[in-house]
Amino acid sequence: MKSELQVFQDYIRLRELRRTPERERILREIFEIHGHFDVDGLYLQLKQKGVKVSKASIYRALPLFIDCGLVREVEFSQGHWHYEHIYGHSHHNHLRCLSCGEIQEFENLFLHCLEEQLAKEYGYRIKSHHLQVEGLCPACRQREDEAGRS
Amino acid sequence: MKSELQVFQDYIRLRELRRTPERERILREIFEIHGHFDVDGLYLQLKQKGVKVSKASIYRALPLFIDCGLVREVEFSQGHWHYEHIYGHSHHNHLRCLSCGEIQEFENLFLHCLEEQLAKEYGYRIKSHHLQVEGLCPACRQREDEAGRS
DNA sequence: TTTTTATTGAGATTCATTCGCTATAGTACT
DNA sequence: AGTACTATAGCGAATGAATCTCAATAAAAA
Ligand SMILES: [Mn+2]
Ligand SMILES: [Mn+2]
Ligand SMILES: [Zn+2]
Ligand SMILES: [Zn+2]
Repeated sequence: MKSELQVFQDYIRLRELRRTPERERILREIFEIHGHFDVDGLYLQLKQKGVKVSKASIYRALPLFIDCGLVREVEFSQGHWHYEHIYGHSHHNHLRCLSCGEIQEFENLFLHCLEEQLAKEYGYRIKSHHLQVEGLCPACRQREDEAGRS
Repeated sequence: MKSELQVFQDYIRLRELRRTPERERILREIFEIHGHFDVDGLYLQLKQKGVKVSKASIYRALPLFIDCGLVREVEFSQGHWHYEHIYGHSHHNHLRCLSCGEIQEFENLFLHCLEEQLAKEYGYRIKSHHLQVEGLCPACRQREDEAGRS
């Protein structure tokens, strides 16, 4: 399997763009982040490490990473986008706790069938799906129950 | 079944807010819109009818309608939110054409099972889910095929 | 090297959304 | 009806994420 850097370099060559240290540094940082991130968090994390990249460069690099399948937009919340790297991970969806924000990832063997069914029923050629489930995690569920009882 | 106006009035009383002609006019307009809408479109539609409400009032009213289950956010795209009224409609998800933007609504008998499975597996109390499927509609699919052949 | 031109950083700009202010108008209680 | 209380409306200003501008820089190709 190609490294994410290799994937990006191939993409850069294909699109006749240029390899730059900024883009590759941002990419490396993204693949060091465990979990979801936003532009501001990524920027601050780089800044703390003494890496000098501008927010504009991050905003300009993200669409490239997304375009070549390394990163995806996860959700728009708190007024801005949140992302995650996906290269090397199996496709998954998110179960989010409405109370504490904890995110549980899960895989769905079934949604493939749904896609096929939709393709047949409506004549669409399905490209992707995005499922987000929300609820209360075990801890917050318990807390809610106790609050309700009193 | 209560009317959407009645639902809203009950909610207003419960939360000890005030009935105002603006809020009720905005609500009425929303339930006259077939399909999805955004704040700007709603505002212009009201303006064209000679109704004088400010955008700020729309922005302030929407969270109330969402809170009492009359309206929901559909998706964030093109830099802003899109909404739809849901009261009186069965729960549905969206199949969107990536090329022309056409939206096909569909119901999912199955996702209930998925919710139960997730509840069991992770101990979550599921509150809602949001599934968005993307692809090419029949017309755009055909157009893509023809372009590829030539 | 030299040339070409994509990319960068910093600041300006855009645009959706929110906020602050004051006048107004719902609501409740005489 | 009249009065008091205060939530809400409208307006313009403020906010903040994302994009754009532009001069300086540095990849890539020759
Ligand atoms: Mn994830
Ligand atoms: Mn819909
Ligand atoms: Zn939780
Ligand atoms: Zn289409």
